[in-house]
Amino acid sequence: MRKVTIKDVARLAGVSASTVSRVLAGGAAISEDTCSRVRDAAEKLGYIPNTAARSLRCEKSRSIGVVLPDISGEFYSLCASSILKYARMVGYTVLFIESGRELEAERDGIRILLQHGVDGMIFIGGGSDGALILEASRSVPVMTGDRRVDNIPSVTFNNRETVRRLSNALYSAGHRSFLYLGESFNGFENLSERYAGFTDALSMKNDIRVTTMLEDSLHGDKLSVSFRLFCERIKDMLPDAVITSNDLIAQGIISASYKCGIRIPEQIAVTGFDDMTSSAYYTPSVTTVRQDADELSRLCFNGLIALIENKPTVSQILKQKIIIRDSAEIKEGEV
Amino acid sequence: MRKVTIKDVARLAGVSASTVSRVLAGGAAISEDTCSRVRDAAEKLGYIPNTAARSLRCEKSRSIGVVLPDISGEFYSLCASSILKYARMVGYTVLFIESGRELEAERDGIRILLQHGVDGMIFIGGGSDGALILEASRSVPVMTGDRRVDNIPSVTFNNRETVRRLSNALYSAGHRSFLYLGESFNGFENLSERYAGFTDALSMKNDIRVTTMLEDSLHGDKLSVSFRLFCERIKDMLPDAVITSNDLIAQGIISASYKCGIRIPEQIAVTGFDDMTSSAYYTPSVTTVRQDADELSRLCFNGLIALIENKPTVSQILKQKIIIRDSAEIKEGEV
DNA sequence: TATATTAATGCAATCGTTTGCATTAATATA
DNA sequence: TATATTAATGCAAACGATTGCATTAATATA
Repeated sequence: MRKVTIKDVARLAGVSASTVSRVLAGGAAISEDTCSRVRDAAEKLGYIPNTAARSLRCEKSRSIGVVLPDISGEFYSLCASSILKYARMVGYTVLFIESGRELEAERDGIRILLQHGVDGMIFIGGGSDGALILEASRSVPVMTGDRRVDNIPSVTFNNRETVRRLSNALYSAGHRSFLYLGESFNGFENLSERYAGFTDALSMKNDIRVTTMLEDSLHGDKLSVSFRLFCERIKDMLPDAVITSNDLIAQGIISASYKCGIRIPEQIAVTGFDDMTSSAYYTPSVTTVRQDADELSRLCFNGLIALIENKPTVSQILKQKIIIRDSAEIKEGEV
Repeated sequence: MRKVTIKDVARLAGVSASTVSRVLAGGAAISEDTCSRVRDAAEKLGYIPNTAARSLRCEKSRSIGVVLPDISGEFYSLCASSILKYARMVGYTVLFIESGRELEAERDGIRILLQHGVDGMIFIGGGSDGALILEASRSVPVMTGDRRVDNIPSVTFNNRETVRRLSNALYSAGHRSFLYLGESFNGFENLSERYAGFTDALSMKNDIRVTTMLEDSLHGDKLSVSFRLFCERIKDMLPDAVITSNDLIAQGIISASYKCGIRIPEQIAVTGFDDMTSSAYYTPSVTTVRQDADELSRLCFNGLIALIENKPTVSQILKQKIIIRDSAEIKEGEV
């Protein structure tokens, strides 16, 4: 059962390989009769063109590489799914690389992508070395999503503005003792932007108390860590509003409060980030910020394809949406 | 800035392309001197071998295809991540196909994988046509994970036994009015197995009441649907134990009960399936069943590689683990 | 010293497509 | 009818790597 090649099809159809190629590609001047003979032959033999040969000859692979910190994170997995969807629509394949937020893994990953001759790359999420991305962009078109690198077209969210609005809304709702609890930035620009929005809103106010905790350990298993953090330390400082950089952290806090007998939102308002599926059904449901992963992915993908086809692509900023639920009762309109 | 090829390296090192190839592949008899000259040249030019050319010549791509229903599902995304990890360890790349539980998408996906000349395929999760898998296995080695197809080596879980034990434990804990709420099977063997375990345990008992609801609509947005289902219908029939086929369904029920003023676990015990991250921190935390996605992935991947290398691979069954939490207070030991 | 063996390297074919150019046959134009 | 034009197809050369075989030089054996 040998692999059937274009020559086999050609032989059966009684034409040359070139003709088969042209028929299957379409758009060339081929007689009606030949066309159908070739198609029949290809059909009958179950001919499947060999991508490796095609890539080699055309010096285009119709594939792209996507680098993300961790494909099992809810947000990233949604991006992965969306990119697969959009890629399939135009006949592209996708190679995923997990950087694991580690420089070495990312460097290897990029090298693998280049070996495979991807036509372009998308870098989603931060944490990695911008220099690496910049370097990759000298071999191949590059877009970034949810992070920025100089001179690379990107699709990002308005993190800073959103958290500013959120913080102001909490202030308007009467909260005066704030805690910001989030992952340490580690080069994640979106995280530092969120925090910047927090200070934007509150640093000029003088009738409030503000505490900040940025924890490395929150990068991993956020739920259990935030749970522990809260139990160990936060109940002493008793904030009346906690802004977190992640729904899992928020959920951890809610869960911990429940164990401690602290009522949410009556005693403490808690907000998250990401609008994870479970957040809508948590008890209490989590007030959070929604980022449209599908839209991010669509714009990144289409932008990259444009670049690949030598069309221009501009950076875009997507608006996040504050989802008001039970864990923090705010009125957005007031801000 | 043209792409640098093996010939460029050869020229710079003053040897033939064959020699460069052999040096870089290793294991051939090459003089120490030549070796280092070649390596230096490759390094200096930033030579990256072209995978397409290599695949074409070797008729092996060192890549595999993975077909799963939906890469953004928590369990599947964990599998994806694990497979990427194990593949990278041995220099394989992975192409993911989302079947979306649709026959046509799956057929297309398999065709794309064959075009790309993957050396093998892993099918994870059910829903699709076994015939398609069987057919694929005639072109290329195939493993299945969390689903079975005749004559294809597989890695599965002991769903039936687990749910039998779970049901018995609930019975032992005094529950007498059972509801089984799950997705309709739709060819998902793991789902029908779970239900089979349920009937195994309870069909012979005569002092109990049993209701079954298998809903198509639960395949999509489980949380909101199970929430609605519960609100509309289940509170009338008032079971004292609900076994679900999914943590999201369980969470939906818990959330709905809370709104209705029904206390869990006091009035109704609820169990889930999958041990999603959020389940440990739900209120109340969800008693559920854990399936080791990483172990499944590891065995599937290693099994597939063995097949690719013409070594034998046997099917395996992994044990699930019942995680006892607050939403259903049972003692496992009693069963 | 002549011969056999081994080590190090090069030559050239091959993998399956695509595509510029040449060729042929058919048709239109003068 | 001779010539120009067009349509349909084939030829053959790439694309970049690998590898069986041939070649050469160096060393070992008799």
